[in-house]
Amino acid sequence: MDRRQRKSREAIFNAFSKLLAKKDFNHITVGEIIDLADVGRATFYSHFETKDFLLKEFCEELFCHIFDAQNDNENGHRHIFKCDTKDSVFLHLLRHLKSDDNKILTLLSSENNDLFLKYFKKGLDILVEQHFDMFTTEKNRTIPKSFVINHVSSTFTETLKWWINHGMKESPEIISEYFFSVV
Amino acid sequence: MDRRQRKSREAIFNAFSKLLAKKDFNHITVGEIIDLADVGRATFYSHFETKDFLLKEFCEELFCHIFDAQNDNENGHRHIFKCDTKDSVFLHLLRHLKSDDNKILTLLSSENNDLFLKYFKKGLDILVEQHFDMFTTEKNRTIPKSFVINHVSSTFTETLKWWINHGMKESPEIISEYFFSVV
DNA sequence: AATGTTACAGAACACATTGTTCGGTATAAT
DNA sequence: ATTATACCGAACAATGTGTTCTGTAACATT
Repeated sequence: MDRRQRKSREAIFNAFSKLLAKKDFNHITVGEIIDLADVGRATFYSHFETKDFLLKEFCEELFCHIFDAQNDNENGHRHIFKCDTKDSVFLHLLRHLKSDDNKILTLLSSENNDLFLKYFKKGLDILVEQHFDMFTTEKNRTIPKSFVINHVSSTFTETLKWWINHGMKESPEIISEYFFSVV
Repeated sequence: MDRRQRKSREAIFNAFSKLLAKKDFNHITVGEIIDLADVGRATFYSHFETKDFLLKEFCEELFCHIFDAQNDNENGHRHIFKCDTKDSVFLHLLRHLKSDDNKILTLLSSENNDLFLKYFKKGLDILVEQHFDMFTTEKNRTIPKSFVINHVSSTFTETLKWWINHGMKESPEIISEYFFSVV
């Protein structure tokens, strides 16, 4: 990709991210974005068909990046999930979130958290499916698999939401305990 | 309240409801609403400050109406929760939803379901708190009460969402079983 | 270094949507 | 019968959207 293209795209994403942390998505205008990103109006529309597409691509890039297990081993700490400590993938995730490596926490805490929690949960579904054995008990053998997966990942998402809404006073370890107690 | 006011308000709510079943909230215009409701532009704005306030009042009226236990005994089936069969408040709720008494299911199934599930859950929180004993076990005594309440009501909400997304093939009884198995 | 290609800024544009204002009319309350 | 008020319809400014244009600078290719 052309360097100029990358720069513009990056600038738009950054501006968008900053605005999302402060304002409701519906009340953010293209004018605000291009002002903050310092790009021309035509440039914006040559990159993104509409504001909705910008959101879509923004989320995809952000979450695919995080939930993608490919870029492990090499980079220092790009990965989140594929850690060796088998027993605490979720705890590990909580620790990463608390340090807000990827600015995700900021977005999950913002007015627009619903928007991002939806994407977050989508990635989580896959993770839970990979660790499905962890959550199979005698009780839920008769329950559809998709139901259980959905339940686990949504419980984690709600746990996270609760944590955030209560000021994140608890340690990741405690939250992890809560999560495993109810799930 | 003036009869004319009631009629206009009603007409706007009806039109809004129909549009919500078909379109994304953000893409619904005031023009569409007043056309369908057949009221003047000025009338709309004399009732609702903005489209966002319309949504707010619409939801409040809808859900308060449903979760409100006051108007029981008298009316045929206005109530949902305060039934005598103590053991199956949730099952009862599922049955009511399946018959779509209050057009809520239509909205919960629409593109805008996120919007309404949020309000739905808010009402549910209160209900769960009332039946809190039902969900206290040895396990979760050390867990904050608000966490447990949130977990139960969000699990129910997610159960409902799963049910809807999978075509509602299962009976309310089965879904109720699923719910109580995991919670 | 000269070439053609492509992304860019900046401005202008038509268009849709928002929210307000106004005079005249019908409906409601007294 | 009278007052009050909710209404319509139309016009309105203000804002936001998405497109189109011209000239310029950065890029890729040779």
